[in-house]
Amino acid sequence: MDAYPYLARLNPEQREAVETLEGPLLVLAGAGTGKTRVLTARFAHILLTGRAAPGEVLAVTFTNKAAREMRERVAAMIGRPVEGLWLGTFHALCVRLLRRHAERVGLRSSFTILDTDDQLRLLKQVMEAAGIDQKRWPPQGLMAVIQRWKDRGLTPEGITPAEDSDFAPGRARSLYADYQARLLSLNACDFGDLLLHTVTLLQRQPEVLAECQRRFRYLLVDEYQDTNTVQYLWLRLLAQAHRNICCVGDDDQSIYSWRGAEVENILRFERDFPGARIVRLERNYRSTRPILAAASALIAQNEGRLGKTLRPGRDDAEGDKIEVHALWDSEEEARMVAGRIEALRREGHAAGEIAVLVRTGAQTRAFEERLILLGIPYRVVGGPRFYERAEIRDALAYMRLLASPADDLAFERIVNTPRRGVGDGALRAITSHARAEKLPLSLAAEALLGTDLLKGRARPALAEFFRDLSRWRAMLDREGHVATVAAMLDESGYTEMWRKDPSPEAPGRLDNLRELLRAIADFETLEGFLEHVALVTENDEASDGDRVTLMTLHAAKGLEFDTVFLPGWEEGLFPNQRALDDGGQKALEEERRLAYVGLTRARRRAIISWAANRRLYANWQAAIPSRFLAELPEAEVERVAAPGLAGRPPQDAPSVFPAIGFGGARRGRVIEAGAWEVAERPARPDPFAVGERVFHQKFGYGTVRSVEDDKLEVEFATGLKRLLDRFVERA
DNA sequence: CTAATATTTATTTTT
DNA sequence: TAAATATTAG
Repeated sequence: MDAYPYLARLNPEQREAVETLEGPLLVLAGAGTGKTRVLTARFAHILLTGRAAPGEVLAVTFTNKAAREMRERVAAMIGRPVEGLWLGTFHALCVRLLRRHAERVGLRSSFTILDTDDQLRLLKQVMEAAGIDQKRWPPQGLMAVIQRWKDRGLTPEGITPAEDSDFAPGRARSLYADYQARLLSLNACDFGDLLLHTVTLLQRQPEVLAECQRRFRYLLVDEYQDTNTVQYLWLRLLAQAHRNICCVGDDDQSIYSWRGAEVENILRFERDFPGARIVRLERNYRSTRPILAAASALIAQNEGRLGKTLRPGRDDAEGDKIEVHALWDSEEEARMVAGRIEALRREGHAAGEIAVLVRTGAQTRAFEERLILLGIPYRVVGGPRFYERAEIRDALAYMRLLASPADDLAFERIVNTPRRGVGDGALRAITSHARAEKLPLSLAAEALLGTDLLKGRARPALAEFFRDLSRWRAMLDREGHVATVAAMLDESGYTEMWRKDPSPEAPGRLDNLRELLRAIADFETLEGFLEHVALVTENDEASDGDRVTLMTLHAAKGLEFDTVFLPGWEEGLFPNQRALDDGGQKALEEERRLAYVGLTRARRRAIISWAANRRLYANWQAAIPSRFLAELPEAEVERVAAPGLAGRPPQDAPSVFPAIGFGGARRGRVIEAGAWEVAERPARPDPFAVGERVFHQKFGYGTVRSVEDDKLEVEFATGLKRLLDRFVERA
């Protein structure tokens, strides 16, 4: 017993999850119930009880961050760094397997991994060659279709004509086949291929499968609710023989179905692995009782759950009720949130323990403005990722071309960046020569130097470019990759291009390039670095300093804060109308899970709000409160009365939002926050009738189209709006 | 080939 | 509104 001190720190359910080592096990881990602790303890337990060597356990996560954390925590439990672990993301593990057996799926072991840009460029070429009208059929659409197929583990041969997409009807399948052929000829994979090829490999090569099954005696899977079909197939193949598979997940936190994740995987675990043990972790050590009660009541509205109930696991679980604020408009909402944050800080709460979680990225802006005004430090998580920035991709393309002259996509990307006078014309000549001679583009271009097929500035420019390239290649051996890359970016004129750029982002881009050079230094070889960046696309936000965090609900999964603000709970925004439009009831349930994830991020305080008017793009949009607000249990909620609920803005207040159509909405609001302190909502004694004329502060005059309780649909000059009756008066 | 101008379109994005 | 993309004029 003392040999395994970590077991003593677990509750009975957690302990069962850690000690049930043989046979299939599904751990349903509610939010905040110690999932990571269980996973790492189990990993350590397998090793410390001597059941398997480090290299015989396969542990899969979704993010690099999760993999890193698990690695560190396992090492800490074991007391030393562990070598030879197969612990990583699905993609990283698949690359590792695939490099070993690349020839068996038609690749060479040195295959490159394409980013989204390259993928799209390639797809455009394929569509061009097939004569598809790219205006009518956007390449992005085909990319999505192919990705979905790959998520489902379907190769081009696996798709029956009936399953063909309605993209360019009847042709998507053959375009997919063309695209795959192009990838193979380039010795390249896209992200989906990493999984798809690995599954194909295991399906078609019994001896490889047998070898893997023999090697990986124990499987550990994190965030199982987020697995897609290929990932599921991969796991099932590997687990088939010994059945020692442990999946940890929470069906209530499945919020990535639109990325191909199949909650059904978790729901059918028992069917796939008969006799599977199921352990539920329901004791929540994170949040107060009111927060748990509210989150539970909300998620209980979903059907088809495996069923879990969060129970408070800590002694000090009592806490404040959840606040629900109704505000007149989104600006006032931002003021309320920023004001509350300021007050919290005055009371001594750290900014780093406060988060504002929104449904869409664009919402953060209003909060940023207010926080800047009040001088409150914040950070926005999300946005363009480091390795997706144009300057970084360009620099990487330079490196790729340096490392492999056959990298056509890299060549295309940078031959004319910075501008060298190598345009469409020159590129067309190069492409046709390459096709005729079956050469990579860069070699074809070099061959054309001696001909008169290259016109204008293109020829001398290319000649110089190739001279430089061979010089840099020579330099790589002598002086190492760091110095060479630095020289290459300078001498090619690439850094100069940004230095001369007058746009405000340019200095930041130069900073990013310097940052990139620093990152290269951490790797022994250029190839090693390129492999790393292909797989690590995450935003490693420097969590430096004490800052309020602004981010989307999706980005918040797995995190926790003392205080969480949840603004924008309005029909249309949250639940999101677009999601509802193409997902129906299922999408609504996923939106609800998103709300559940948001609420359960809070340790002590959750402050929800909605605004009756929100600026969307150019104009104001009326809104009614999110249906999720009605699903919260009254006993745990404090409805902070709000402006609108008083009836309408005070009569003496200046007309704040002139009707649109008379010169557009003007800014410059005069109403003070708190000017409309409010009481309970008085029941409207005389409901509006359909067809009645009404007046609204922002939209002017309109006609009532439908009435449901206190919710109206009103036809204004600017269109049909849904809003609450208290915001309009009889005209 | 490049730069200026018009048009379009706005969820979520672990790898 | 504002950013990204497509078109067109130089």
